[in-house]
This record gives sequence, structure tokens and C-alpha cells, in this order.
Amino acid sequence: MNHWLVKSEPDAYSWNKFVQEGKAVWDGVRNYQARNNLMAMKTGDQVLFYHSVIGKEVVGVAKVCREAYPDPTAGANSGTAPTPWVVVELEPLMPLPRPVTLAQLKAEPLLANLALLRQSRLSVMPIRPDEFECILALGC
DNA sequence: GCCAACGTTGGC
DNA sequence: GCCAACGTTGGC
Repeated sequence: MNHWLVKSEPDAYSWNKFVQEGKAVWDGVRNYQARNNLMAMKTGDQVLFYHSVIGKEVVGVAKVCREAYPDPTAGANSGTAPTPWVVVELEPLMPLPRPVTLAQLKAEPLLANLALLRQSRLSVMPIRPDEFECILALGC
């Protein structure tokens, strides 16, 4: 199983709304690196849910319930593009009893290479198993 | 193909 | 509100 982290501004789409709805179509990703990560996700993979800008903390764990398919919100350019934009579907797995803040992540030596810290603008990124376990431990 | 201008993201 | 990082666009 692989592990990932996705970002969302809670103003736009919060963990609470995600839980209320029970499922999310992760659409609107318009960055190639993030798109490649979406395409590598497999059903059952676990995904950390991070609140950017407001909160700046990992608030819960989701899992992939449907693998990548074309993004219905992408324009009608699908014919020419080599690979169109894609979405995955996620569902909530569990909230973190103690959300893990960005400051905590930065303070943890084991997380020094975390993609979130090294590429602050990437919105969908892989997380190593040991990093995933570390963040989970901080949050429980 | 280079690079300046510009827009967006996200931390502070 | 500001600014750094960085992706995209468009002129040349």
C-alpha cells in the first residue's frame, strides 16, 4: 500500500465537509506532478488530509476508493492532450485526535525530507511509510 | 529556445 | 498584507 498527502484550503473544502459528504471527488488538480501522483494512487491507499493556509495541519486520514479517471471539470481539450487531467475519489477513514501542525512536522527530524516541507506548492504528494507512521503517531 | 512578465499558492 | 517559490504565457 502507498501513502499520500493531499492539501485543501478549509475555506474551499474542509475535512468536516468531507466527513459530512462521506466521499470526495478530488477534482481541479492542474499541475502535472500532482496529476502524476493522482494517477499512481491505488484503491485502499491511505491519504493524509492537510489543511493549507488556515490551520496548516494534518487533520485526518482518507483512503482511495476509486482510482484515477478523467476530470469532468477539465475543458473539452481531451482529444489533443497526451494525458488529460484526472480525479480520484476519496473517503474519510479517521480524523486525527490531535491534528499535526506544520510547526510539529518541521520540528520532527524524521520528517526532514517530507515532500510537504520541500515543495510547499505541490498539492498531491507521496509520503514514505515511515513518514506516514510518524505523522500518525504524532496525531494520536 | 530563452527569458521577462505575470498569476497562483501558501507560509509568515 | 507581504513576499518567496514556482508554474505558465507570450514576445522575440
